[in-house]
Amino acid sequence: MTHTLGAPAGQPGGLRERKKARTRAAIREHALRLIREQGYQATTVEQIAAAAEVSPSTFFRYFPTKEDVVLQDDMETLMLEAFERQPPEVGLVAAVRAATREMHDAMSEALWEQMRQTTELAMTIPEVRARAMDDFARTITMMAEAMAKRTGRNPDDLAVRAVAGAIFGVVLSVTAPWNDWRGEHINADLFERIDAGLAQLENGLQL
Amino acid sequence: MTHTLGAPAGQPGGLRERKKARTRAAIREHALRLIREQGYQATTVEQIAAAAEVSPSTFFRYFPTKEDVVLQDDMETLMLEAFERQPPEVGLVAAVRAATREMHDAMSEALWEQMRQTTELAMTIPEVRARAMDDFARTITMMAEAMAKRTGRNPDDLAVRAVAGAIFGVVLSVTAPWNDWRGEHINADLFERIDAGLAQLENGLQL
DNA sequence: ATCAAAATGATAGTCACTACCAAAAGATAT
DNA sequence: ATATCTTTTGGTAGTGACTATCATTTTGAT
Repeated sequence: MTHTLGAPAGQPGGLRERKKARTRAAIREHALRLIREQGYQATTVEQIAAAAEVSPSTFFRYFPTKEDVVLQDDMETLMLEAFERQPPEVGLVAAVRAATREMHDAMSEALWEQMRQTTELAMTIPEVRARAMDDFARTITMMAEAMAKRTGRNPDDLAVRAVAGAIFGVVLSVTAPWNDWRGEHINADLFERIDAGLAQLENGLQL
Repeated sequence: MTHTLGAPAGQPGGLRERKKARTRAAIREHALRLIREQGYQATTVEQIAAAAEVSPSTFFRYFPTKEDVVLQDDMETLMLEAFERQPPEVGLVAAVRAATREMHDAMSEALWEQMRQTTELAMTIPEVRARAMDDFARTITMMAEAMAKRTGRNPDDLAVRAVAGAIFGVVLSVTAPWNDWRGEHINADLFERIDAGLAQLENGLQL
């Protein structure tokens, strides 16, 4: 019973894993390029698959829907962890604010920039935006749970949910380029906007 | 130059308009029934059209997408008007709260009940939910504009957007049945939940 | 009855996505 | 190296939402 250990399951560099990662990256890159060049609707899955030199079948094995190629996930997990790392005496909104700053500081400039671009793209394409909003909203629930734990309340507690919802709404409102919101604005630093919005919420939305 | 006035364009009861309204209602009713019975995915547009005794073509003339059959709109216009009707000295959140109450009081019990059911349905079906979220979010912008006018600020003002966003988030968080949120909760009055959430926001989210 | 406009139905086609199977390639044991 | 097993891939066929288009019917006004 020699334990082989050659190429287990997880991350290690089995040739298979490396190839899969490369394929996934290739598909995404070509997809984003084509979408930039021609627009989302005009770009078919067939085109993307052809550009990445895989079959359409393979495309759908890597990305369950065409939307998913644009959507980035993670973030929420990191955010959650950063939130739970905050000292317990600080308020809920303040804790989120601090967690956001931590993430921002930890991210390389390039990574942040890339995230900004992906976000902008996702918010611009209606179908993708709808999905993104839904995903985004689901993180409210997770945040609400973290907040409930933090304050010793029930996760179903309406008050907790309301706070999580308000934070979500503020972040969304300063992030999303719904109608106009052109040029200078969109180039203004995303982090600054989020931070300012949360600060305002923290201070009771005086207006 | 006899002004005919027989059947102008708008709402009046031209026979044509009435028939269209009936067709529209028939399609929606049969659609909702079938969806209740079989689920959203399992219900095809062809089935709905057949049940309503129209062609698939006609279905798409009345509802641009399958999702739209479930989505109710309006509301936002009424909400906007109610908001603008509030006296100027009251705060933004308080004004929204009052406007909500006005709408609730003006609506018949049956209508409110129907809205609640539609909302629940829309929030339960992933595809529809995503669309609903997006539509809902778009009303933030309109609310933000109304708020900007009210406070004499620029509609692009981040502070105004943040307030609108927070309100949106709170309403959403007490409305949407993302994960559990079963039985008793969902039957608890929707209006009460919204009002409570807004009250909390008004008081600075103390927690 | 007659005519113009509007509504409908039917047809053909595109595209996202699913189910399925057979071939190719990577990994493992002898 | 060879045989074997598993994973990944490509191909084929099909479903269903949605678009474009055109001929036919229905409705409103004269």
